[in-house]
Amino acid sequence: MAGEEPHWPDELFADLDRTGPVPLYYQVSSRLEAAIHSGAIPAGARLENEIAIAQRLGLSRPTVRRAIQEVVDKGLLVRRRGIGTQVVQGQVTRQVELTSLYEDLQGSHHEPGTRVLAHEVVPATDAVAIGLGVAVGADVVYIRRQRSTDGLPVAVLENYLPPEFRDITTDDLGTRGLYQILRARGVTIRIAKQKIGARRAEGDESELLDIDDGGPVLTMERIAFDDSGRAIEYGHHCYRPDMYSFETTLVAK
Amino acid sequence: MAGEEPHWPDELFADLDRTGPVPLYYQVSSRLEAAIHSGAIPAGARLENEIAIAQRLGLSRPTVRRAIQEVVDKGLLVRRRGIGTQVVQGQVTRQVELTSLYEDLQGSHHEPGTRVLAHEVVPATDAVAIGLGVAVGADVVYIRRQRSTDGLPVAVLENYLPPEFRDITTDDLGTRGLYQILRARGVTIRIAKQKIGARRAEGDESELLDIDDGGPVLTMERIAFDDSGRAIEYGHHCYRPDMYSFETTLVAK
DNA sequence: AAGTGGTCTAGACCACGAA
DNA sequence: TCGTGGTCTAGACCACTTA
Repeated sequence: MAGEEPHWPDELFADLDRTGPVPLYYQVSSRLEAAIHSGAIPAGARLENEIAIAQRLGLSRPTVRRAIQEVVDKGLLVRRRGIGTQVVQGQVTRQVELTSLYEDLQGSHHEPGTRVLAHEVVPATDAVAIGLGVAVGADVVYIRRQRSTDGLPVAVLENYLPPEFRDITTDDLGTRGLYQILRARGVTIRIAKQKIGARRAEGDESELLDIDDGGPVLTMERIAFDDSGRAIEYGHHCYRPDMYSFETTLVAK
Repeated sequence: MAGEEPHWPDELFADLDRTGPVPLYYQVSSRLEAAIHSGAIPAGARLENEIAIAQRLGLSRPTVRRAIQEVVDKGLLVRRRGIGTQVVQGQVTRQVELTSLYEDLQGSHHEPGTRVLAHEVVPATDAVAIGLGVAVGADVVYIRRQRSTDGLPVAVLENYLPPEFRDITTDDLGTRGLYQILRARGVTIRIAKQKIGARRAEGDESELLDIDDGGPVLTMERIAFDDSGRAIEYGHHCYRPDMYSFETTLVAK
């Protein structure tokens, strides 16, 4: 046997709830993830093999496998056939998730602010029509907002929505994130396709972001789809590059 | 029954190979993906339920489920409990994968070119030491390259590698992508954590990218880990924003 | 040879949405 | 009430790595 101790404190995975609505694999994976983040299972440590873990937890191997796979997909664990499962070395970073900027800022303990710059029904341009899957010239809801955190401007957000959302109020937009508003109406964003780039600030953007005229901005173009696979939102956003960036963890299949 | 026909041509999924090394779920998922991309299964179409598909293909339900899940994770299908599985509406875009810029450009039928600007062993700065997990001041390999496509400059790439890679030749760097070189040495990149941002071009970057002085560049900072979870590469790259952007598909859990 | 993860099976029960 | 996907079980065999 190697010198390493391939196990963790038993207490971490006791008291699994088999009656509640939370899946067992999720209970295990979230505790595993927390244990790695907290350092209770240190970087480089080896896990026990899957069968031993299953016996120890009183679960079947597929359930344990699924729990581990969740953590692997987040980039915290690495699996190698014939070897075992190890915690990744190096500091852990959070993953890009399917949330809006508003929720990102809320989560990071800052006070997000929103100023609605425009909110009206306009005819769809070519790009918008293609993005939302509507006819060119058809009515769409156009929203332009300035987003700030702790009073400092962070982003200028332009969004286009299908006309069924024309009854969203300007008040709502000023106090809640767009995705929160949509969710409250029963619309869940499931898939988003986005393109990240950079360009010079144009028009009033430099003024709105309080940066030099023609200075660099980080841009994101996004099309979001709901449960049924229908396009719900087309967005074109630009960010102050010293206030915002995109972090991602990629895991090879 | 609804008016839709929730099935696809049988031929698409005949002749599964149970003897070869290719997993059954992968054979199914890749054919399914191809059928969606080609339009053989059109946008919005509903799939049969999982049990029927399993019977039709002579597979177990978990295997079929895994195949479908692969395609769901790529953002091509949407599953809803009680409803069924549907093809997402809207045009399909490719996903960001764990490849280097060199391979990206190769895949898009352009001729990538590389000029090695620097290639030497240097002491690790604070940022590099943290990224690679080595001591500050320890030897690391520093590489700076100018990447172009069809003769036009696209990016300036700065990379730092652990000292065991000091025998990589400058010739190699000029003719192959860094990840290709690493793979040939038996090193597989498994996980990458990256941060995408924007800033003004600095120093000789505007000259190397053939853009205006102080013009915007798209930046990516990356730490890549191998099979064992060890940090292998720390990179700081900047791209001409009119020549390159990052595309991602996000799927909510 | 021994140990690991990778794949696959054939069922079971449950939660949710629609008719 | 019925059909759907979501979860879970208890095994099996295989491929790969290390010794």
